[in-house]
Amino acid sequence: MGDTSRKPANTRKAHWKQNPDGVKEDILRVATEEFAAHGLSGGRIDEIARKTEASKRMIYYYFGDKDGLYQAVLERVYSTLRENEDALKVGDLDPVAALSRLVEATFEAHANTPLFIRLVMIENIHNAAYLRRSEIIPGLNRSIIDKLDDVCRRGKDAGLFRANADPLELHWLISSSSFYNVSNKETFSTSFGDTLYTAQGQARLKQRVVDMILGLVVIGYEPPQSAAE
Amino acid sequence: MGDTSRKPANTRKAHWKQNPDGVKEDILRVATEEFAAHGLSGGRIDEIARKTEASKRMIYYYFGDKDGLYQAVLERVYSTLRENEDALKVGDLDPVAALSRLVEATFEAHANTPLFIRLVMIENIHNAAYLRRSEIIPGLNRSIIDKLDDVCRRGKDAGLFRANADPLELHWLISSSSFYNVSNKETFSTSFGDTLYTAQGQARLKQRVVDMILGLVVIGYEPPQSAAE
DNA sequence: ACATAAATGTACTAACTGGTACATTGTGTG
DNA sequence: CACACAATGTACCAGTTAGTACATTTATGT
Repeated sequence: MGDTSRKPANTRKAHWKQNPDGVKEDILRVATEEFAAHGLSGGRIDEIARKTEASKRMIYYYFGDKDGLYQAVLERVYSTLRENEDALKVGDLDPVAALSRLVEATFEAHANTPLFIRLVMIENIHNAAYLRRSEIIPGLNRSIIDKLDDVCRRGKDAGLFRANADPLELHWLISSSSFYNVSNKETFSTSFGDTLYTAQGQARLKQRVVDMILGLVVIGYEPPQSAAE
Repeated sequence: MGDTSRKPANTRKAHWKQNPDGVKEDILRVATEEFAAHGLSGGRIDEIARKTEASKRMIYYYFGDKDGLYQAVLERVYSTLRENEDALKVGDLDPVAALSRLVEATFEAHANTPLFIRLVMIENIHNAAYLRRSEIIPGLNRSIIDKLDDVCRRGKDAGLFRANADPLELHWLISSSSFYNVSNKETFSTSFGDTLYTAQGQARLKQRVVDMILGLVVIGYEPPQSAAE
């Protein structure tokens, strides 16, 4: 036949296999990138279709409309974030080490998933309208609070933590720096240079955030002096 | 004759006054709201024209195209933010009080300008492409760093501050919480409730951020115990 | 006053973009 | 193997939206 050798770039199969789950997953993957890059209104369905193995037709077949696709992307992102949080175990560490680890892990998790951070940014631009509409999301982020609650309890019982340490507040404080580190990287480094965004800068920032949180929570905490500075 | 009395709702004046600066300012005001609400791609030129005293024609006359308008809005926002920072004086306070004041003022300034925060969020979605392209922006945010630098110097000279306190890092740390507080309000309260976004919650958060920063910088700092908790 | 330029109004268009109608192919089931 | 239904391909459309052509009005300098 020699048919397959004609158009190496555009090898549209004359015969195709049905693969609903694969197609859905492929669409979601591409859509996540597109929406993360350009936002909801800036994201182009045609562009998603182009980058997908599937066709535009299939996007509407599985997700209804643009909003439905965005909603699915958002829910998938939050689910993934939850799974990442669940995977973290600090139960066998002493309270101070556990808290320190939680802060580091949160900072690193944010830094490692810039795409997801962008989608949360975008969702905030929409005043969390789609997140609110979601049925699977509420209570999804419970586990990180539970972990902090456990650590706080253990720390207070051991007389190591201040009595007013609050899990929810702590989560907020830890998240704020971890999130901002990714979300505002571009404007910050444009205004102030990228010294904080080199490898050393990031390591130092992470340590500062740990020091800040421990200083707030741990009674009499003394931050380790950074060597030679 | 009798022409002007026909359409009371649409009282387009048969005679108009030229007012270039007023028109420009009016367009920028409306455009700021529109882009802050819907982003660059989501913002509608027609909608801006509708809400303006001027017509769509004038938008293009003064700002060239949509990107030009957005750029002008962005630059205006950054200029305003700079002016706010410049207005803050802490030179006559002792180092600890001065730092405390700087943190509080930053936290409050962010909380009071949600529109501007949204535009910075949006600019970050665009990877600061327009901010970089701007000629008036670089070095615009210098003054807050200078203030922190001055306070750090005085604190270290007085033996009150740790030697490794760094103005740029401090600015980053203070900004992160202050910014996140506004930028992620909607998704955070959707996931975790709005206890942190009540009046008391906000007051407590602000105090926590102050405590964190002072704990990081001031040698032997002890946070004031919140009453009855 | 008058020429000239700046400022504004009105109507229009070309392209983009979300969404759909209709036809076709694969797959499981009796 | 035939039938029903799920999955996919193709072509198309209608509304939206950034941007413009052309005409008109106001201010300004001399």
